[in-house]
This record gives sequence, C-alpha cells and structure tokens, in this order.
Amino acid sequence: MFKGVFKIDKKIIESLDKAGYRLTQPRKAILEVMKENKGQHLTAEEVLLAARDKAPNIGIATVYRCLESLTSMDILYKTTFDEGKYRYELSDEEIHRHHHVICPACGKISEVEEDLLCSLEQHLEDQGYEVVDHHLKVYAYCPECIPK
Amino acid sequence: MFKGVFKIDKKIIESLDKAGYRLTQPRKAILEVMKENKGQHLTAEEVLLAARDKAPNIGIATVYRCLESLTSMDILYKTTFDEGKYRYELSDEEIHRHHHVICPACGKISEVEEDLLCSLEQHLEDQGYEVVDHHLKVYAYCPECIPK
DNA sequence: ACTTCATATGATAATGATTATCATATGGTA
DNA sequence: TACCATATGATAATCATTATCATATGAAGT
Repeated sequence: MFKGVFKIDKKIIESLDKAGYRLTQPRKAILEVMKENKGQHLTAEEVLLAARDKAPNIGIATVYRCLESLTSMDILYKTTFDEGKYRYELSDEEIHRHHHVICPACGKISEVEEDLLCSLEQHLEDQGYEVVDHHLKVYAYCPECIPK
Repeated sequence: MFKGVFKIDKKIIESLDKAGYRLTQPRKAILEVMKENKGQHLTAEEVLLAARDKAPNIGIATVYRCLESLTSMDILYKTTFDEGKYRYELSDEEIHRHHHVICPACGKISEVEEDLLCSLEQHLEDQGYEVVDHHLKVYAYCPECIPK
C-alpha cells in the first residue's frame, strides 16, 4: 500500500490501490487540485495550470490520462456544457449533484441539490430564475443489454 | 419571398425569409435531409454524406454553417452524447423531446416523450430499463440576467 | 537502503471536429 | 436581366483530445 501522508481522502487512496494504480506525483497533484476545487467544473487545461503549482513538470497528456482513469473509477465526474470541451468535478457520494443550471446570458453554472426532478423548474422559478430550456439524459441499460 | 415548390414546411421557409436567409441549394438539401431523418440525431458528417445526394458539390464548411444558423433559429436542436462531437435533429414543436435515454452498453439512443420529469425513471424501469445515471441541464436565466 | 520492472510520465506528433479565410458563385430584388 | 449582398466550396487554421515512444519512477521484494 502507499506510504506517506497525503491531503487526499483515504477512501480515494484505497480505490486507486485496489485498481492497481500507483499514487504518483502527478496524480497526487491532480487529486489535490480537484479536492481544492470541489464543486467547480474544471477543464483539463485548468487542471493543468493548477497542478503545475504542485508538480511543475506535469504535462497535458498526463492530465488527460489521469482525469480519464479517475473518471472511470467514479472518483471524478465528466460532463460538458456544450462548449466543445469536457469539464471534470470531484464526485460527491452524499449528494446526487448532476443537475446543472446554466444561465444563457452569463454562462454561470449552478448546481441543484435535488434528487427529485419533480417541480424542479418551479423551484427554480421561485428562486427568480427564468427557465428557457432543459436537457435530460438518462443513462439506462435497455432491456436487451441489462447485465446479468 | 422564395419561389418554387419545396419539400420543406412553409413555416420553416417563412422563418428563413424573415431572418434574411436565402434559400440556397445547400440549405434546401440540408433541410430535406433533416426532414427525411426526423427523430434521428445526425452528425455534421452524416448530414454532409446524405446531402451530397441532393447537392453533390456541397462542402463540410457549408454544412457546419448551415446547421449552426438553423440551430440559432430553433429549426434544429443541437445536442451531444459525449462522443466528442455534436448531433442535430429537427425540432418538434408539438412534442417536447429533449429527454434522451442512452444505453451504456449498446449506445442506443431513445427519446422519451414526456413533459413531466416526475416518475420518469420509474416509467423507464417499468419498461424494462435499468437506470444507472442521469444528467439534467436546465437552461435558465439567473435572477441577475433576466432580459427585461 | 538497493534493485527490479511494470506502470506512468512528458514531449511531441497525430487525429478529429469545428471554425476562419477568401476568392468565386448565386439568390432574390429592382 | 443586372446587381450586389450573402452564401459557397476549398482549404488552411484552430482547438481539444489521443497516440506514440523513449525515459523515469513507484511499490514490492531483497
């Protein structure tokens, strides 16, 4: 198992270990960046810039590789706001958070902590928002594909 | 106004005219392709290939430009299924359709014709799906940005 | 601590989607 | 039918992401 004291949750360290991933300097830097920016949605480029403070030699390819593997382990969540690039955020197990509100004027992204979709839009209108559109994607195994 | 008989809805023709767009051969071809593939989600490349049957010299730049302007007029709807590219579909005014179900195994995309989000997932489970995740984006003006 | 070696890294080239450029063509109007 | 602003096609440029490959580095075992 990995040695040393890190600023990263033990649970994450254990997941990495179990999956056979080594806890390298770049991965440590990226995990710290993601933790320090919990709740934000960062692009690979933004992660690179922030991670350079901790691991000056880190390259963009490593950032992409690392973000990808962390996403596949459900440590990160990968999403897009239709800007032609992806954004990543630390997964939050307690709160089911993938409900994003995007202002068409200023582009500000807010998250809605709401597990029920019902009356969500009314809820937003009550808060002073003006809903113009929504886009829901449900990821579900279709009947033919359900894993046994 | 435009003259001639087209296989395209009069309403769309009028929208184009009102917005000052000319009904060119490439645009006609693209609109016909989108109409013939109503309910499908096509990439720019797919639109190009299909449109070549009607306008052999059409180029990819024109396809992108045309898809973009049709989208800005709400004639098309632009979306992404996180494949690193965009897909376009004819907007359907009668049915509010932007509820996509994506099978993580086979990638099949189904649309859910359901205006109420409530109990949507239960509805899917009843149909034999196994929901694994969802992603909702609501586009709403935030209180500071509401246009007067 | 020291060696080992599979895994990870960084630099960079390659790819793929999309956008910009620009000289030429064309649609709708007068 | 001529005119001219708009649109087009070919192609180069851009941007995000992925692949390649020689070198470096963790973790495990001495």
